[in-house]
Amino acid sequence: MSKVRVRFAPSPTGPLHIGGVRTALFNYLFAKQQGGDMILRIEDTDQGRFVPGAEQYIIDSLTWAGIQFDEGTHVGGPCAPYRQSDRKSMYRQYADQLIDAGHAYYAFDTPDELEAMRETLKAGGMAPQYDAVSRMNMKNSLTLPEDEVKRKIDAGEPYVIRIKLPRKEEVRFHDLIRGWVVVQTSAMDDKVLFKSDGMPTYHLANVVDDYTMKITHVIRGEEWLPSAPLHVMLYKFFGWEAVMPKFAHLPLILKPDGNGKLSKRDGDRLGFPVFPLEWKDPATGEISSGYREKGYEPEAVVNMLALLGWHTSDNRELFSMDELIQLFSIEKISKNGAKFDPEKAKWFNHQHLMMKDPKVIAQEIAPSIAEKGFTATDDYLTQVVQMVREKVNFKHEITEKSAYFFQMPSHYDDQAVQKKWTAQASDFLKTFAEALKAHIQSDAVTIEAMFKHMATEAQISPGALMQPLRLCLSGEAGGPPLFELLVVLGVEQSIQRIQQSIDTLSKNIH
RNA sequence: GGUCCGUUCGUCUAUCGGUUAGGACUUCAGGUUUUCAUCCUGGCAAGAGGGGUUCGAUUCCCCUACGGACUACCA
Repeated sequence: MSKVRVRFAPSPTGPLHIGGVRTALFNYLFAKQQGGDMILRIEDTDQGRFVPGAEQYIIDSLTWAGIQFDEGTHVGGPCAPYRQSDRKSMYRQYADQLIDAGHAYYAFDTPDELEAMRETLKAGGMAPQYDAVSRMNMKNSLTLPEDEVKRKIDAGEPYVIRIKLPRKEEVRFHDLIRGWVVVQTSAMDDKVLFKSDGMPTYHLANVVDDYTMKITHVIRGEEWLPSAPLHVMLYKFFGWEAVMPKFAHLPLILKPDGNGKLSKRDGDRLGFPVFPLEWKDPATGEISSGYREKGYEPEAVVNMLALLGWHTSDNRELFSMDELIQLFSIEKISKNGAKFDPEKAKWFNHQHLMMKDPKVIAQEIAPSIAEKGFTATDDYLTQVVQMVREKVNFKHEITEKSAYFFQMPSHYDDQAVQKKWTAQASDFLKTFAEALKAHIQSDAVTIEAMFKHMATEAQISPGALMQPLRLCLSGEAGGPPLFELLVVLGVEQSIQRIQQSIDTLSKNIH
């Protein structure tokens, strides 16, 4: 049993879609579980679609997500180079090998001629394919005399190399997710393997690279399923059947509403990111939002993505990367496409925020706290995080909702004041503040007991007093447990706040 | 149009022929928190349709319908 080797092979044609991240993730989980290698190969054989910065974006995105590579353009490796444009010189010999064996041929047809052929076939009710039948009416080395083919090539006329598929043959292969897939070659066409610009097409480069890089498992999106039979034919023609990788075609991620594949537009329309990182289109300057910038934890994104099309039998939904690596199995991947659910994505984020070390969160939000002009020790910020995080989905909301931890309330919740602030409460709190002075070092439980004892003595229901106290401390109607808040703020600070609030609010007593 | 793939609550899904078809998100109702959120309890909610095979089908097979992907000298 040879060592498992998988690859993630994106094209640098723009920002990496969240579906691409999931494909990379599944490859990674499988590889790590099997003790295998994960390879990043950049498939940039289409020079016309190359987008500057896209490759770096892909690397940055996957790094952010915690997906690590053993080999790739950015880390090197024994099969270098890992960028197809850098491997350009090695593909031609394989195309020639196919021609010599009679499995491929030269074709000289112009785009107009190809278009005309397809139109004619379509008009006749036939599939518009360049296949075993229609190729006999085209300009290629199967129909042209040998000397004319040679003359054209020598004269530098543009040509492509096409695979020569048998007219009627059954191609079958086993997909790890879908089982046996069977296609007739009569339904396939003679795909171009080598383009007139000297570059291989995806099909050739992909198969040659997977072979030379000793890839054992090809895990990719379902959009590749229709071309898998072509790839199988190539392995066969090359005589590489014995080492042909196993295939696993992943179900697609669908848009949340309606039908169809999740696209960039859906994110804009429904207000959630479709890309892992923010992306600025170098051509148009248009900015697309990213999960990172929206405040998602990478662990949550990974968890959410893993559960889109994969599930364990025990209904568990929360996993760390290490747990996913341990539990992952290709057999448990579902066959049908999964609609993306932005609401559940938020839920995953909340869950991971709750699982995360509050000290780390504190460190991460420290800059945004400082930006607001607040200062706080690490310990204090950590306490704030612990008190506030359960109320939010994203950590930036902790910063947004915690101003009163760092400054006296400058505004009081109108409704709560109207409803709860009374002369009686004001008087009570004045006394309470005095009593607090003897409790500078006390804990929340002690202070709460004291508070309730005083309320009983004053013959006032604690319920009528707690809301006013909260108003004094935070200016808000809701928040963390009251006496814990008081202690975290500090007893002395709390006394000050109570006194200030009484001054401010008592003007408004009705 | 053709080829291929798919079809369990609104959504993600569990079920390896026998279950009151389970869980999670969403939503609703209670409870806890004398606040909000969390949390707990409970409710609503599903096997596309039709044929087979079988003592018995969500599960296996076929047809139909619907959905999706692909159908470039793009990947």
